[in-house]
Amino acid sequence: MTGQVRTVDGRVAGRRGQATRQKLLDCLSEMLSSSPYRDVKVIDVARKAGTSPATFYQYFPDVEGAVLEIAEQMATEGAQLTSLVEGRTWVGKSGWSAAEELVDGFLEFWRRNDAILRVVDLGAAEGDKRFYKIRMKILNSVTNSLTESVKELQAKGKVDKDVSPAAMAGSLVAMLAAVASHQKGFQTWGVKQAELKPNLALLVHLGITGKKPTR
Amino acid sequence: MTGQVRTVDGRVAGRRGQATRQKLLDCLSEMLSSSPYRDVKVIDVARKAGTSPATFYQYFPDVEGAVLEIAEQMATEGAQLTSLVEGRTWVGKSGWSAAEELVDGFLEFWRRNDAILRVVDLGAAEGDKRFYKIRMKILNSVTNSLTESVKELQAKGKVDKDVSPAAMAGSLVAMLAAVASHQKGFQTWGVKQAELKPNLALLVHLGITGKKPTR
DNA sequence: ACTTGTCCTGTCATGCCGTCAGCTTACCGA
DNA sequence: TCGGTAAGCTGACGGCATGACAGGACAAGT
Repeated sequence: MTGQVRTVDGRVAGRRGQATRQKLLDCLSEMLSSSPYRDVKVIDVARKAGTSPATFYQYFPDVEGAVLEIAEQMATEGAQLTSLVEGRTWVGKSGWSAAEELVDGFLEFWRRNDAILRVVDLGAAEGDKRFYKIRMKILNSVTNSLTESVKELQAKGKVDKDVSPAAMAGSLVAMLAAVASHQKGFQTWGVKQAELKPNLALLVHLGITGKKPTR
Repeated sequence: MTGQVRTVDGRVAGRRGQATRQKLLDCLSEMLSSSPYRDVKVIDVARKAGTSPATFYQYFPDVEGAVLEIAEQMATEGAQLTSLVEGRTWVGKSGWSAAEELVDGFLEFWRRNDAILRVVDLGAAEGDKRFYKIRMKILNSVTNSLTESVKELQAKGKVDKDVSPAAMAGSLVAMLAAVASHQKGFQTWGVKQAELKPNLALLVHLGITGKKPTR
């Protein structure tokens, strides 16, 4: 599955090469957390990694290309987000804890990867299909599971027929992603994490089941 | 209130100056819609405006500075979003139409200004206070009104006490903003606008009132 | 030691950035 | 009508990032 890592000019990267390549990715990752995306320059990344710009261009076509690489790695890890929803039941008290844990896990994942996710979000919003695909890869793992949950509840007659499972799941996931990427903003605005999370969980529960949770 | 427009080196801008300044802003705006933020160069904007880069730097410190200007203009227009919520009642059928019209107006505003809003979102997420303030200026007009609505319903005992009005309003607004900026994404994913809007309205209604709407 | 293929960097042409001095244009009062 | 003054614009320049290449350093096998 994982085709060999290749340089831009087609050579196969060996042990040493892969190491520097990874070091460049790590340094880029750090830079993205500490300075605005627009100001991240190849030369800075290279300096930070103790190498030269030419080396960078041996492994990546440009900054964007390297970012895509990081994002891809993250997306692979992010697939495990599915576990936050799959095999969960949405009735009674366990429904409430399902919502709570989904919110928790989501915010946590976003906080851990906020720098890259910011850039992915931008790329997707700008219409770049490559970024859009990655964003989907991450969100789909959760969205699809949620969609299934809604469909099941609908089948049992517990949720109105005129609810579109996909739209509902998508909206909720978009909400979680948005709130997560502006967590600091909420704090500045006077809303504490402690009151934010239950509210998100409440909204998720309301959206999926259509009913208030029993806590 | 509106202090005279000034150039970077302190001169007062006259008629002609303000015209070119505005032309530069318009061209920048266009560029933002057609190419990724990272690739927007001063020289391109200047060329498009039929002037030289030096002129650009007479009116703006850099690209970011000019973007802030555009965003500020948009934020002023955006203040009218308040009217989507203020003076609305959330009971019965009018509650449902309130939710519908809020969603409609919000998505429409976002679609009209998506290019700049993308950049503002990025800047805010990156922690830039200037962008964050602008984002707040736009969203607060809606968020504050919604917060009030929830507080009122709470006072009447129609909404649980343990709901934090600010957190709820903020989350809903964040959701609307997120969905709006990825409208195209939803379509690609197979969710149509027609089913997206009612779902968002439903979520808004559920969040504010805690109850299903009567349509 | 020699060969082979990987890995890195010095160097260079190109192009954008951001600034300045200086030229042109518009306005205004005498 | 005629300067005088401030606004408005640009050519030109040093500085830096980009991206390509050729050649040197290095490790591993023979």
